[in-house]
Amino acid sequence: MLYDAVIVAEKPAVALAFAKFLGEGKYRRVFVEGVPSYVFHFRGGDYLSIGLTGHILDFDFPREYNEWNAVDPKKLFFIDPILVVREGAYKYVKALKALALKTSHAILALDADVEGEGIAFEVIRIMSQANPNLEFKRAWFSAVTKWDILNAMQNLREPNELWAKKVFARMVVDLTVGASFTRLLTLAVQRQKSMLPLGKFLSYGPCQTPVLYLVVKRELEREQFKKKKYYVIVAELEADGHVITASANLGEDKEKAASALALAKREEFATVVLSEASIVEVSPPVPLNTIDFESRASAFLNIRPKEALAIAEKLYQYGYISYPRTETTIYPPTLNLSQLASMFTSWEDIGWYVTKILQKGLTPTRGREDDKAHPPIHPTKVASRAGLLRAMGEKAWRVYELVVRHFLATLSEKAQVEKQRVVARLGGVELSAEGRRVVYPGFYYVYYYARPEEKPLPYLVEGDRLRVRSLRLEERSTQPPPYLSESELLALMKRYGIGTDATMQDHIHTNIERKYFVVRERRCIPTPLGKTLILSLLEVEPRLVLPEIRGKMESLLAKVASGEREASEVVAEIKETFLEYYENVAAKIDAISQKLVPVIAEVYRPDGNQQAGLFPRNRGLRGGRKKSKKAKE
DNA sequence: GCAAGGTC
Repeated sequence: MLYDAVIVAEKPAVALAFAKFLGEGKYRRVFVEGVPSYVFHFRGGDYLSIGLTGHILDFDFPREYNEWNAVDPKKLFFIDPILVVREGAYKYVKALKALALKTSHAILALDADVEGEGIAFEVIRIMSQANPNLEFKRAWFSAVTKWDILNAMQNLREPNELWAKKVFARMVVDLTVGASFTRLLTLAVQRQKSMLPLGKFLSYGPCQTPVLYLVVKRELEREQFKKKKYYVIVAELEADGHVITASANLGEDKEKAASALALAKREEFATVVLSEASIVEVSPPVPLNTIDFESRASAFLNIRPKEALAIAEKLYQYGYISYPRTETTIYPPTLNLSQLASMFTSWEDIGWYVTKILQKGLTPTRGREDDKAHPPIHPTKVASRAGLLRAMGEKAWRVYELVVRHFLATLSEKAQVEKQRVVARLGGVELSAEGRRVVYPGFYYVYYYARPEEKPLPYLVEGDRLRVRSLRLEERSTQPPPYLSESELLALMKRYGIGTDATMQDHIHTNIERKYFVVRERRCIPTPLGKTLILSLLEVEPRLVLPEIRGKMESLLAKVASGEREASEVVAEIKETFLEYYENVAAKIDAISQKLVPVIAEVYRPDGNQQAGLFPRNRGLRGGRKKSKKAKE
């Protein structure tokens, strides 16, 4: 045997970390079937570590079932998908099989989560085909640090097959459900000669579709919203050379408002009847996980979640930040926070601030989640603006800066904000004004993104007289709720358990790709196609689109992982449920596709100005849809 | 050509 053990990691960086930490810095890079691997000595033995890139195997249907036009999609519920090697993953299969013959022990150093356990059993399956006598152990580490890795090697575990079964069950049901409904919808509109371009399709998925539902739901709320007019008196009042704008809501009655204004106009001075202020403490944010990161990149930097994660991935590969896919919001005790923070004492604008918080002693904020696999996102290397700008571009710098500043914010003090309120009487109306002042910046100093705009009011006491500089009556109307922002959408997905930290941005992206919704000015706006799809499904089978659906599937699948239920039983139960939904949709599929065909034409219009059809600002969502419906009649 | 989940 060449190696005392072969270590298989989920990603190249972890394979390298095992070599570095266990080999005490001495290791040699080799290629096994083209896959970079590391050879090193550990406690008198010879080891090799190899890194995969996630899953190697996947499920697919037997070939004859992949002829869309020749197979009734319903049949997909009655066959078993088969395991296949993923595209591009064949080199890992060859490498693992070759290594299986060169050792008697394989150490499965995959991430410490169910998905890692699934990948572990893919590795077991592949390696034991080449060497049936191979023994497998699982290394369980919750951070890629020397301590955690050494500890994992000393406490090797048995692989947990139940967890892997849960993963494979999920793969099977997602494929069956997704493929059957996607084909049902796509084939139906194709039969009606829709404008759907070749290679495009209408998809359904247990994550993507509930996400679309949430976006459409907000659109419906906006449509149903009834605007109401109301009247507001706005006054500019002068106090010690300061001008404050104060207002009073006079309600919906225009005539009453006008007479109140007339009364107020007779007065030259308003009298302060209330002046109050209170200091509110604002805590710094908790350590950064993926969803929070995506949400803040969208809100603070106006960078799409998908792009933000891709940039973070690159920053990670170049060693600037830690692994960007994590649910954890608690710094592990092994992370040397002061060492990390002190990297930034060299930054020109905030260096002194970092020195100051280091001297005070660091008390990091702490969230509630710990995925036991990866620490919160934090900087791992210092970069200069000019350097990073040159190496990776402007957006990379902004993302990096956000990670750094967020990290420093979590080590900072609370901010103190004074909230002020003044009420002044003028004729019969009470005008009020609100102000805000940052009394103590605390973490706002480094985390300017979150700093509130200051609008301080002058210091006033009851009885002060304020000269009226101007007075006017404004007609305003109540506003419908805005379209969902991406950060709200991410928060909702998390609440309903739709997707994982690593995939949530994908589900948003899939909907955009399918032209189900667009993101404009950080808001998610459904297209006529997305809206029609949701409304149609809602009518025939609401259980398919309501956001609880993913959570329900997940809780059933969790019973496989816990050993309460057999995987085959759970798969059968979920398939049966969806088969019922499928029958309900299939029964109405002609009516559904008749509604879909015109809106497909609208979002895929060939006039080279597709966007115009998508953006309600230019055309109006409702106007657009009506038009195309009429055209059909 | 379908999904969602890893990862690049």
